[in-house]
Amino acid sequence: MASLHDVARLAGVSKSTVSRVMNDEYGVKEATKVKVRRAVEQCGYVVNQVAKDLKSNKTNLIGIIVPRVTSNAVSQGVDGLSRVFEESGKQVLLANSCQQAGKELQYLELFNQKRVEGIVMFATHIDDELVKAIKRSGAPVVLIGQDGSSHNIPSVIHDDYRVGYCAAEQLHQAGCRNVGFLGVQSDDIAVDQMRFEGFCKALNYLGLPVPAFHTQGQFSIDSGREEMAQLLRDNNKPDGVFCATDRIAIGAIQAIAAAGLAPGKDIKVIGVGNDEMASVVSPGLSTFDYAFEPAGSNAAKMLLEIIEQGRSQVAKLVLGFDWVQRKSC
Amino acid sequence: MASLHDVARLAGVSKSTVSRVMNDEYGVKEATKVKVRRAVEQCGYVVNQVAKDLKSNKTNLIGIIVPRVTSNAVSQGVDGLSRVFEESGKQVLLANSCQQAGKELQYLELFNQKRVEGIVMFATHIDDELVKAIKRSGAPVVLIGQDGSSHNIPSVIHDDYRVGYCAAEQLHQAGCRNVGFLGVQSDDIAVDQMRFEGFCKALNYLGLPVPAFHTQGQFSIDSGREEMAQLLRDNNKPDGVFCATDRIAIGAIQAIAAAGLAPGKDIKVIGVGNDEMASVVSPGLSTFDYAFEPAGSNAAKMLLEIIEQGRSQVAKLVLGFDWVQRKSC
DNA sequence: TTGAAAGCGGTACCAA
DNA sequence: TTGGTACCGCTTTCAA
Repeated sequence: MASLHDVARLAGVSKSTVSRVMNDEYGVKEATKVKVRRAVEQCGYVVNQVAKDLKSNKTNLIGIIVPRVTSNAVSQGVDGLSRVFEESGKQVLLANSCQQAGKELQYLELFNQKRVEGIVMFATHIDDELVKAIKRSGAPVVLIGQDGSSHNIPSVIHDDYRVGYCAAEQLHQAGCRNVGFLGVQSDDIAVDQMRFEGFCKALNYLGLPVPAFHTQGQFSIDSGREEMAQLLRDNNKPDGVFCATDRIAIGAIQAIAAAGLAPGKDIKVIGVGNDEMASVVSPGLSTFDYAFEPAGSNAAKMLLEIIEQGRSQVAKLVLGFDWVQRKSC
Repeated sequence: MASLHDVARLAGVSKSTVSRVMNDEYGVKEATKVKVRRAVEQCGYVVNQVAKDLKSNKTNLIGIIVPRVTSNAVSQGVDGLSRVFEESGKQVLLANSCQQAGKELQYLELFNQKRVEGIVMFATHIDDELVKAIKRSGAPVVLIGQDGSSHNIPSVIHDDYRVGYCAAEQLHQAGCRNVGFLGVQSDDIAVDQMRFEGFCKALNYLGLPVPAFHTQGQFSIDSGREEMAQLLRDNNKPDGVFCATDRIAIGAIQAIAAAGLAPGKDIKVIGVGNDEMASVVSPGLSTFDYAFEPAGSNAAKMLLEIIEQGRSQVAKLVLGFDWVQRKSC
C-alpha cells in the first residue's frame, strides 16, 4: 500500500509537501497541489491512520464491552452509544465477552493496549477483580446496568429498587395478596437484588406477607416457563408474580395458561423492560418501560465529558421508567 | 503514559532489552528480566499497540458496518461474527450507519484508513456507488444479506427466492386462493424483490392468480398493521398474506383481528425470520426460520480465509431455512 | 513555498 | 547477553 513517501517520489516533491496538501494546509502553490493530487490518485494513496494516531498520540477510539448483542438492553444501548460517538467523530471497538467471566478483564487490557480513549461496559455483575481492573485502566470507564458509583466508577443505571417497589404496589392494587418474585442469579445486583429488595420493602409497607418465593433462573422465556411451572406443580399457588424481566414474565404467562389458569385473572403477571414482545403476547404484559437507548446515549455523553474535561459532573445517572399497563395486571 | 524508553531508563537497560522481556524472547539473563519486570510494574507500563501495529504493518482489526443493531438479523449476526473473530484474535471495529445512505461509503473509507484487514457489511441494498466503493477498498469486503456475487463481491445470503416459493406453496396447501404480499421498499433486493419473485413463480406454477397486492412498507409491526388495515378497508379481502418479515406479519395479524376476522382461519398469515415474537403472538405465527447467527459466523470464516489465503473458495454462500408451522397458517 | 530531519513507540538486525 | 541504530508512516519545526 502506497505511503506518503511513494506519493512524494511520484510527484517529485518532498513528504512534507504531500502531507501539507493532504491536510489542506496553508502555503502550498496551486501547481504543486495539482501535481500531488494527481500522484495520490495515480497510486491510490490512502492515509495511514495508524501512523497518524501514533504521531498524534490520539486514536479517536472508544471501547465497548458487552456480554452479548442479542438482548434488548444491549442492542438498544449500543445503538444509542454509537450514534453519540459517531457524531463526535469517535470510532467504536466492540468486544463481546459472550458471557464468559474473565473475558471482560482481558478486553479491558486489550483496549488499553490499543490506546482507546474511553470504555463503556455493559456489566452483568461487579466483583473486586473487575473493580481493580477498572481502576488499573488508563482509559476512563463508564458502566451501564450496574451501579459502580460506590467504587467511584461513573455509572448509568435504571431505578431497579423503585421498579420493584412499584411492582408490589401494582400487584397490591390489583388485589393480589400472595405474591412472589421470579429472579435471576443473585450476583446480578441490578436485576435480581435491587428489584427484589424494592419489592419486599413495598410489600412490608403495604402490610402484605413476605414474598412466597424468590426463584433464580435465566434471562429467557424457557426459564420463566419452567420456574413458573415448577411453582404451580409444587402447589405454591400465588395470585401475583413479579418477574425480573419481560422474557421471564412471558414464560410465566405461558406456564400459567398451560396449567389451565388465566394469566391476568387468576394470577397477575408483571415484567420489566417493555420488550416489544410484551405488547404482542396474550394477554398483553403489564411492564415497566426502561430507557435502554438513552442509557447508551447518556453513558456516551458522560464518557465524552470525562475524556474532554478530565472529569464528569455526574457520578451516577439513574434513569426513570414508565408503567405500561396491559391485561396481565 | 510510560513507554519502552521510560521502562528502560528505570531498569537501567536498553529499549531492546525491555522489548525482549516483554515478548518473552530467548536470551535474556534472569536477573535482567527481574529488573525489567519490576520497572514495568513500577511505572505501570502498558504496551502501545498502535506503535506495534505501525511497525508490523498489521492491525488485527476487522470492520463491521451495520444499518442498526436493534434487529434480529443484525444482532444475531454480530454475535456470530464477533465470536469467530475473537477466536482468531481479531478485534472488531463497529460502524453504525443508522440507516443513512452514504454513511456506509464513509465508513468504508475510514476503515481503510485505520488499516482494517477486512470488512463485513450488512447490506440493505446495493447500488453502483456502493459496488465501486467496495472495489476501491484495500481491505476485502464480505456482504451479508444481499447478493453481491454478480459484482464479484463474496456474499452470505439467505435463500430468499425459495422462501417466497415455499410461502406460496404453504398458503396454497392451506386452501388459500387469493393471496398477496406485504413487502418493503423495492431497492431491497433480498427482502422485497427476491421473496416476491419466488412467491409469484410458485403461484403461477400452482395455477393461482397473480398476487392481489404487493405493498411496500417499513420493517415494523406498526407498518404491517397499517398496510393490512388499509387493504381490508379497501375491501381487498384476501384469504392469505405472505409478509416479508415477521414483524410485518405480526402487524398484519393484529389488523386482521382488529377487523373482526380470525387470523389463521379467515386469513392465513406467513412471515419470514422466526423472530422470538413469532412464538409469542396469538395465534402463533407460521414462519421460516432463518439462520442469522450462522450468517455471521460463516461470513467471518469467509473473510478470514480471504485475509489468510488471499482468496475464498466460496464466492457466495446461500443459507437454507426451515418451515416453522404454527397456527397462523 | 519547499525540504531536511527529528521524533511518536515499538521491532529487529548487527555489533560488541 | 546486551546495546546501538535504522525504520514503520506520518507531523512538525527549522532552515533555506
